[in-house]
Amino acid sequence: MQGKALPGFRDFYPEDLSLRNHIFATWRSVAGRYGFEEYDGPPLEALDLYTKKSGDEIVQQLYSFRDKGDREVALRPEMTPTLARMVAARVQALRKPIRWFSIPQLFRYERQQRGRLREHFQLNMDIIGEAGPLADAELMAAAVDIMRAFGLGPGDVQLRISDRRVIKSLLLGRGVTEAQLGTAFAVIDRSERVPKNALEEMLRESGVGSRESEAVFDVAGLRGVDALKAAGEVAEPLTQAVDALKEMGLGEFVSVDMTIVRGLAYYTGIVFELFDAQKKLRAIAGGGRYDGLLDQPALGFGMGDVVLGELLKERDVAPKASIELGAFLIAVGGDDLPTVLQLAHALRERGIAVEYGLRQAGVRKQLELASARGAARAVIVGPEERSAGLAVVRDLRTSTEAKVPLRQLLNGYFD
RNA sequence: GUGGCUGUAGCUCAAUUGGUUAGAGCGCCGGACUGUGGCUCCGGAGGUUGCGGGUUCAAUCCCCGUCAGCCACCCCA
Repeated sequence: MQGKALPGFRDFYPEDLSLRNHIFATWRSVAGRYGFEEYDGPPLEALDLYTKKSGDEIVQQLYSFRDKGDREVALRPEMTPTLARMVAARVQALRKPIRWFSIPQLFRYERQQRGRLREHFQLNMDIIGEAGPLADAELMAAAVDIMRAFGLGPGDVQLRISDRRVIKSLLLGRGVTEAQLGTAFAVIDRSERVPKNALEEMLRESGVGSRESEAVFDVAGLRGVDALKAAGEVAEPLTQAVDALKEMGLGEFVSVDMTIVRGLAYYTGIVFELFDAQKKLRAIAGGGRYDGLLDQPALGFGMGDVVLGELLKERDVAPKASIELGAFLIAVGGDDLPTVLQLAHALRERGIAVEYGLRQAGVRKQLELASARGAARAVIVGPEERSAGLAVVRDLRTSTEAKVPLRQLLNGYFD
């Protein structure tokens, strides 16, 4: 063992990078379909960009240090502060609503676990400058369509939606005070993972009475649009967003679920998370509306490559081969090599992926190699056919072969 | 950062109560196979048993430390 990557950091072998590229390509494709433009910023930022704009939770896990110019810097843990700066600098010139996406590599200094490393790539999609619920629906539809583009259906992933305004209103209506809201949200967030008695203890310590405590659990248990009737008007945006998703034909993916509140403090409205339907993995994506962060109404979500990659492998929808060879050329003897080299280059000039054996070997050996490399066909150049201006084209999948004029092969035609 | 579990070949795993030279399958390389792949058979390479220390005549096995991975907490980009 000659050492390995730092804990929480990854080496991407060809098969790993092939998956990553597939993920990125799918992200870009769907984002493009929704009219989002790609942007990027620096991976290293001034430390205070985060200490000022991010919550405590993020700041504690910053990958930060002092650089050689004696500046306090940090590897970016999230994209939103960078986005905020970029938008703010040109806010007057940019036509609203802004639809932007980015695929930054993000960092955090924290002990790693499955699905959670010190570094990951995360698709960020944001809409800035639109307060209406159709913007929320648009963003959630994009997240769902990304799943569909990967070949996943409603049996594989579910989008769970909630609205902080609704939860807040319901809690206040049942006697929870403003001051107790923070604890109540934290309890709701954990209601599926932490035993109830521990949560009751948390509430008691914050001075929440037993009747109000019951209310917290009642709210956390609310499911479906009908369950929101009690909230009245505040539930209107959430209802509209869900209706819009249904009209797009994505209703099967969507469930209203009041346990979704999101950890970060800056969310102000509709929030959502994308889960694998079996709930074996961590959340695939999460986001929501954060109207208070910029001077503009804004919303966005993040989707990391780690959990998503695990899910794709688990559901067997990850791509297999990273290269697709059009042909593998075989020189039967040393005298055939010049023709093979000529042919290889001519085919490559025409954009066809071509390989040939880099050292002399028997035809059997070379065919094995061709097969192992995943070539669609082998072109066998031997003295007999060559003297007649021909070569053997062998289809490696059907094991059929035919003699084809070299002149034709040089022009890129295999039959 | 806290606690628990686990570290043997590239991968998945063996190795008697502590006992000789740490094995197997898959993968990799070569051969059977000198102009026709996937199969089969044969051979080969590959290990400081994560690392360091301790106990012992003897440690993959027991003890301590450390590092790494997994799980839970914290938190959830």
